[in-house]
This record gives sequence, structure tokens and C-alpha cells, in this order.
Amino acid sequence: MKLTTKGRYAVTAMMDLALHAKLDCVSLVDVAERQNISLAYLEQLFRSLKKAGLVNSVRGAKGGYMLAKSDNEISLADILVASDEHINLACGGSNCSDHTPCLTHGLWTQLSHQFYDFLDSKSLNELVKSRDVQTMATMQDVTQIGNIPVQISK
Amino acid sequence: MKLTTKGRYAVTAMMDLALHAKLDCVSLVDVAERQNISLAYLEQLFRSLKKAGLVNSVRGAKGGYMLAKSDNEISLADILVASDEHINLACGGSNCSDHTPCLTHGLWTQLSHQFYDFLDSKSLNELVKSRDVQTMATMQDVTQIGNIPVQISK
DNA sequence: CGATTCCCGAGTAAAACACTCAGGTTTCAC
DNA sequence: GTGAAACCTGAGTGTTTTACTCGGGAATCG
Repeated sequence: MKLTTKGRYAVTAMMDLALHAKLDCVSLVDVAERQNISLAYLEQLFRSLKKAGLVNSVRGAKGGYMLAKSDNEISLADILVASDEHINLACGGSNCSDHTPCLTHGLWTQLSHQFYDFLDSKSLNELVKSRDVQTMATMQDVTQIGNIPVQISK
Repeated sequence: MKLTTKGRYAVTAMMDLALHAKLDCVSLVDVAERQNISLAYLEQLFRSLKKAGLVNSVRGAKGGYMLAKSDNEISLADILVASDEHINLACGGSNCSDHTPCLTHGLWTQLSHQFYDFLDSKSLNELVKSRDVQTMATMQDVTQIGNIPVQISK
């Protein structure tokens, strides 16, 4: 039982957006640098997130992405599902057909639902507010200071 | 987020033991037939289950396996962990090192623990007692009657 | 115009999965 | 004491999934 990098990166990236795209949009180059994720992979990922209606995009120079809804309207489950991380423990193989369903079929579907509900109850806002995310985020911003001389010189 | 067949089969097989090996041991041939799982694969699986101390084996003709403890001392988590199904959503890749842990590291470890605790709270006994497992099990036994002529002729 | 950024489809090396196979050892029943 | 039934073991293997990369295109800003 594990997550793919897709799901994990997606959540990380969405948290980054929640932290930095309060007003402006944020470019994937920034997210990639801050979170140490391959840019090309992030682009692929954000296609899914956009298709799912979780983010909006602005094309062209100075463009980027921003959350499509408020961060307390986006759940962990939303992000995971959007990034192909379907929360489904059930069986779909040869061993469990309609004719002879396996002994545990009911169990897995039930568990899947419970896990989904749990993940759906965690909002992005809630996650971002947590203590260690906050401290880690400020650390990331501090190491980034050299990268935003525009704001300093202005 | 999904389970491997290993984890699913292991739980199914353990339920089968709980249902049929009250006194005697049960051969994997029987389990394989009843649950429609490849025998060779089951053998491989039971190696892990035995190593984890969840089942005991009896070698030779009329041999088989039985639960090593009472079915309310065995949890879903026990079985899953025994079959290499480590309940761990966390990251271990290039992107999340000790030097620069990723934003979500804490989140995943926390979630993993919660999932583990949940799965650890479900005992095999509890699962076996559920209504649909009971009905399905009797169905499996009925279709098996033709296979045990020894008991009838005796 | 040209740099920056989002957008898109396709390709690919490596790993994991879901088994299978070929043999060996122990025990029961006759 | 022989044969069948069962557990035991290590290794192998085709398929699928993962985790990316690559090459190019289109919009937008300065």
C-alpha cells in the first residue's frame, strides 16, 4: 500500500501553490526549484490537476498557475484522485469475478470508502497551517531570497 | 493507492483458514480450490505468513496449515505486513533527503500511522463473522461437497 | 522579436508485479 | 518400504507500471 510519486508530488505542489499564490500565479519553474521536482514532470502533472479543475493557468511570460478554489475547498482526496491516484484497494483480477466473488471483495470496497472519506476530510488549508509545514516553508523562502532581487531592489 | 495481489490473497487465505481449520489443519490445495488462487503462488505466500508466525504447518500427507494464534489475536495489519505489504505512504526518493525534507514528509508518515492503526484494529475474527463472508463461505462449502467423498463413505 | 511560460503527445529505461517451474524433504497409509 | 500427498525452496520470467524525458508548439509580456 503505497503512493506513487505522482500523487505525492501533486500534493506537495498544491501546498506550494497554497503557500505562494495568494494573489499572483506561480510559475512551475519556481515550484520545481523550491520543491526539488523535475519541471517536465510537474508540467505533466499540472495537466491533470487543471483538467480536474483544481488549478487555473495563465499562459505566456509571467504566467503560471493558481488554485482554482479556496484552499479549504480542496481536499487531499481531490488532489490524489486528480493525479490518477485512485483510492481503491479492491480486486479486479481473474480470481474475483461476478460469478464467484472472492471472500474479501466486500472488505476491500468498504475499506476503500473509509480511506477515501478520511482523505476527503483533510483540506489543503488544514495541511498548510500545520506547524512543521509552516517552518519548512519559511526555510524554503529564506534560501530563495537570492532568487527574488526584483522585490528587494524595488 | 492500491494493494498487491499478495496482500489480498493473504487475507483471503487467512480467512479461509479461520473458517475451516478450527481443529485440523487445511491443505493449500483446498484453499487454492476454494478461493481460486494458484497453488504455487499460495505456497510462496505461506512462506511469508509462516516466517511472520501467523500460521503453523504440518508436513507430509494429511498435512497443511493452521492459524498459529486465535483469530482475534491476528489483525489485518499483521497479515498485510507479513506479506510484504508495508503500510507506508512516505517518500524515500531523491526529492526528499535528510538535508532538504519535502514539505509533505510529515504528512505521509502521520497518515501511514493512522492507516496502520486502523488496519491493526480489525481482527481476523471480526472479519470472518461478517454477514456476507459467512454466506459466501457456506456457498463455497456447498459446492465443495462433491470433493469430500471420504467422509461420506466412511 | 525573443524570452518565458503553459501545453501536448509520445517514448523509454528501470523497477515491481504476479506469477511459474523444477526440484527437494517430510510424513501418512497401505 | 513404497508411493502419494503435502510442505519447502530458490530461481526465473513475461507483463505491467512507474517515473520520468524529449521535442516541439502556442500564448503572452516587455
